Amino acid sequence: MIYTVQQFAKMFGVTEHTVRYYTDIGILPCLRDEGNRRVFNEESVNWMQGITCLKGCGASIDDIKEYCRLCHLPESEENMRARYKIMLNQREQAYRHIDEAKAVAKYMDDKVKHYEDIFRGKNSRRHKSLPLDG
Amino acid sequence: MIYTVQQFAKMFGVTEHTVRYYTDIGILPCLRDEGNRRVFNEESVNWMQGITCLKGCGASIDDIKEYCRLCHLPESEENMRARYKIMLNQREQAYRHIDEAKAVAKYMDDKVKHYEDIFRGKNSRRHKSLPLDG
DNA sequence: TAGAAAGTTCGAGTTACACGAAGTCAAGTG
DNA sequence: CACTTGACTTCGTGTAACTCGAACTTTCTA
Repeated sequence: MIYTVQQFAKMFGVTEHTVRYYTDIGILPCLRDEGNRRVFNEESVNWMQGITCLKGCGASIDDIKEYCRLCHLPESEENMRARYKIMLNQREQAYRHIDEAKAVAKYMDDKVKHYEDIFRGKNSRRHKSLPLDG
Repeated sequence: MIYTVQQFAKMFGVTEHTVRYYTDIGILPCLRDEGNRRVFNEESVNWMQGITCLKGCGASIDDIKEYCRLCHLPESEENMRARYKIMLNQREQAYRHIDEAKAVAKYMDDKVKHYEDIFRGKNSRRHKSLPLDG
């Protein structure tokens, strides 16, 4: 399967600008057709998945560049260890994000319930003061 | 309890710059002492918690400004409904974030295992091709 | 063959801070 | 009392990662 910029962007829910940006800075591989247009294949898809996940972990573009650089070097023991270490760290961030997101969701649940109590005429503020309600 | 900028920033794990920025754009309330220095109290703490969570949901500064604006208006039925709606939407984002973070964590788990297999001499690439490994 | 659609590069704009400069002010030290 | 220290102030520029628009070229479709 091969894809145009447009198809590829839609596939990952990002703008075409972003896709071009990633290819320009060298973290997303693509081929070119006779008219110099970007062409994306399965390899591009795999890399884009990786980029998306690393970004999801909180990695910066520079972090991702560094990982890409390592992936293009010969696969020495040292190199693989370096890649592994990056992935370990990023995985840790991912788990941290789950916890943070859960805490945020809990807070929002409380807020939502607070408003629903008010609409029900309970006026819970008399019992418990919650932030951000005026 | 009252806090200086420094104490308050440390409390929430942000820089003093960020705290000042929030007060300057009017989303974080604070008092001033005789020397015109910012003084934070429990109300500030509550607002900062709310801001942190809204940001965690993905709300922009402008979104937060809008919510703050509503909180400073008289508490009409309409106003409360508007605030409620914002919180409902943001809660949805929070739950979406949990799912996304879980998916990312799973991907990273696979990558980490992939590398561990290689170190163990399995060379799993012969069986399964994973992205971002060169 | 004309015109729309989709692509190209390039450069400026945006968000949410991050940081440094220059100055104020109160407390502690010699 | 002068001086340093340190935390604070405002103001203004810098940064990351896009985001958008302009101006142009190429390819597809009627």
